[in-house]
Order: sequence, then structure tokens, then C-alpha cells
Amino acid sequence: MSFSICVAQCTDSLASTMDDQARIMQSIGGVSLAGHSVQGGMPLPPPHGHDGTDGDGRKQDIGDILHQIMTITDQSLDEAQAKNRKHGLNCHRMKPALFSVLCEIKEKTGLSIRGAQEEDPPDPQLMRLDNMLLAEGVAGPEKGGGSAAAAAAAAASGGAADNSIEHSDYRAKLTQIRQIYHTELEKYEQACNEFTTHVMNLLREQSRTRPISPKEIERMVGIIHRKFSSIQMQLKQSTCEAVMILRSRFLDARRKRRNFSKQATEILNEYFYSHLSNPYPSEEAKEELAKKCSITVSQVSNWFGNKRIRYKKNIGKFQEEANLYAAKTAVNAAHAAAAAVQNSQANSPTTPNSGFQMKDEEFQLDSAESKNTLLSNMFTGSSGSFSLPNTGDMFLSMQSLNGDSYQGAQVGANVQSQVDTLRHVISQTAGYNDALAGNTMYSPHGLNANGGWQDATTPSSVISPTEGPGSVHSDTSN
DNA sequence: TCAAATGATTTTGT
DNA sequence: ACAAAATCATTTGA
Repeated sequence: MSFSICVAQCTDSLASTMDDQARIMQSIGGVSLAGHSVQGGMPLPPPHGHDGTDGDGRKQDIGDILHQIMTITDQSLDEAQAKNRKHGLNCHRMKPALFSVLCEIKEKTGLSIRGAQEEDPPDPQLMRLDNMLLAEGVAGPEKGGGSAAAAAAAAASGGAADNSIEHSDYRAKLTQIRQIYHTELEKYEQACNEFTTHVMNLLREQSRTRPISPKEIERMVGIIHRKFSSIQMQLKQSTCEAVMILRSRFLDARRKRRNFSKQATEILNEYFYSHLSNPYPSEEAKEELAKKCSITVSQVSNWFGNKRIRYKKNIGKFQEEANLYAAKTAVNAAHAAAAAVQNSQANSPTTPNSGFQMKDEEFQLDSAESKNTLLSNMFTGSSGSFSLPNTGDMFLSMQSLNGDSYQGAQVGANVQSQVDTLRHVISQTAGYNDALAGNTMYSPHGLNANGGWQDATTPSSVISPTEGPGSVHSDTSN
């Protein structure tokens, strides 16, 4: 990617900092060299000037040497020739003197290290990127961090998108990004180290011809590192972007929606229709449903939210479904009730509602519909005439089965919800037109006049005194 | 290919 | 914070 460009940039700017020094030297040299025009590449002049004028000769001498130094820095260093020349310069008798002069000049110009650059404070932007990469599992400890990151990502995106097939795909891509990131990072580090040692060597060598304090070297190293870390930041940034794109593509549940399994839908529907008067599962109930359906709790919440609204919007459309599930749970209810009654009879012979004993065999019918008819027949009586007060009484008695007052043996399954279901069945068949007669209790679906559920305020328990006797508060499910 | 169904998200109200 | 309502984006079945 932009690696080579960045390195080039870095080298450029580094070169420019070195140019600065060269320029300073040039300006220093420029003063004393005025008027001279010695071209580079010349062998060292004879140690001493020709004629007597001592000052003049020495001046020229120094000028020559300086110029040669300049030429050396200007020229490429890799020629073997240059080595010889450098050596010659280093061994020149004027060298120590020149060196000390340079030191002096340098001190006067106060070039050394101004401000020392304050141990660069941690860049907040970089920190943010680092944190994010760590959270996404791109940076940080080797393998295994990926799954944690995926989980974190899932949690961040609303808790949905559970461990599924898509996740493995996502993880594979994330690993790919991770690998690229790490190889690039390694490359940068290597390049940075190489470059640093190269510059250090260069400076060390130069320090023989000009004064370079260790602080200066340090500063130079700092510059290099800063340059490279800015490159690293670019890498981190683009990695973050890549992860973001990946995440939005793979973890956006809306895109990758999957219908729940039939079984899950069944379970949810069963719960919904058997708690029709108050279809607000408690937190525990949600958890249990989630476990049963192998979906998340928030998915359960979503499902109930959708279901409530859609049911309410078009009750007619759901009628059939409601009947189906009502019948289904009614069968279960019958099972449970039968078991419970038998159980309780064993314990206390005076258990009420003995008329509610149903035998399993009575429900061995193949279609839900026929079950339903059977049930409604049961409750409406053979004549088909359905009297509201009777059913009301019946439910009262049924509720007493599960009421607080009931001290007998434990009633097996959730009789409350079963009552709900049964009531629904009845309302579907005979009792429905009677609902207009003013008894809201038998209006289907537990919806009140305002279109709200009868006790939507508290999802679990709390019986409101205004409710009819048949009102059910469920959520003691099991 | 299309409409219906459906799971998820966003907006709004409390 | 939670639920209703509206909406979106996808799946499914004809």
C-alpha cells in the first residue's frame, strides 16, 4: 500500500533536516571562503602555503579544507575514493583545530537542542485507534482475541447476531485483516530500525569531522520515530476502516436476517397465545424462552414486540393461528390438569373441579382444528348453546385450582396460562358474540377498549383489582 | 418476480 | 428504560 511512499516521505524530511545542517555549515564556510573557487575532488593541498605571508596562507589553507569537507558531504559516499579522501581529511594536521572551531561556532549559534521536544505526549487520536484495534481483536494478544472481539462487536451492535455460520466468515476476514496489519506493522518497525541505525552510523561517522552531541543524535532518532509512527497511524487508521466496513457488512443483522427455526417460532407462539391477556414475558421468562429457542433475549423481546403489534393490528389474520396454538396448549393443559388433579385427588379427595378431568385419549385427534372443535364443543355443551355466566363460573372454579387459596398438591403445569388458552378457545367459538354483552373478560385477546393489553404496565404479576376474575397474570410459567 | 412474512432497527411517547 | 409504532431489509412461497 502506501508504505513505500511514506518511507520516501520520511527519508525526504529527514534529508531536509540534514540539509539544514549542511546549509548552516555552508553559511559558516561561506564567510571564510569568500573569493575562493576551489573545485571539488581535489587532492589535499600541500600542508603549507607557498610564500611567507603566514596569515594569508593559513586562511587559504583552512578555506581549502572546509571546502573539501563540503564537497565530501555533497558527494556520494559510496565510492572507495571518498573513503580515502575522508581518511585524508581526518588525518590532516589542521583537523583538531578546525574541529574545535566548529564546536565553538556551534555553541555560539545555540543550534544544539532547543526545547528538547518534550517527550512527545501520547496522541489521543493514536490512542483511540489503538484502543479500537485492541477491542476489535486486530491488535492485542495472538489468536483467541478474535472471538472475544467478535462477541464484543456483537454486543455493541445491539446484542443480536449470535454465534452462527456468518460469524465464522466474519472471523476469517478479521483474521485476514489482522494478518495484513501485523505484517505491515512489522515491516514498518523493521524499516524504522534499519533507517535509525543507518542514520546513527552516518551521524557517528560525521561526528569525527563535526561536533555532534549525543542529544542531537537522540533528537534525530526521535524525529525518525515520530515520522514512522505517523506512518503507523495511517496503517492503523485504514485497518480500523477496514474492520468497520467488515463489521457493517457481516454483523448488520438486518442484512443477514434469518428466520427463526420452526420449533422456536412454535415455542414463542405457544407462550404468546397462552399469555394472550398479558403477553409480556418477564425477564426470566424471556431468558428461558431464549434458551429454549436458542436465540438471544433481545431477539425474544423483538419477537414479542413485533408479535404484539402485529397481532393487535390485525387480529382477524391471526385468528387461525391463535386457535391452533390455543388448542395445542389446551391439550397440554388437559394433560397437566389431569395429572394435577389425579395428584391432588390422591392427596386430598375434596379437591374441587373434579369435572375438569380429561383423559388424554380424548384428544388423540390428528388435526388441531378438530381438537379445537372438540374443545369448544366441550365447553359449549352438546346443545351448542353457550351461556356466559356458566363459563364464567367455570373459570372461577378453574382459577381456584391455581389460586393462592389452593393448598392442595401442586398443580402441574401453568394452569393460569392454560385457563387463558381455554378462555381464548371459548371466545373464538361460542362466547365471542357474547363479548359484546359487556363482559370484557371474554373479549378475546386481552385487549382493552383503548387497544392496549389489559395490564401492560407490569409484565410480570401484580394483579389489578379492576380486572375480571378470568384475567390471568401468568409468567409463573413452566 | 412479486407480495407477504418476518426479524431488526429507528422513532416516538411515557 | 421500556413499549408502541413505523420503517427497513431480507427471506419465503406462489
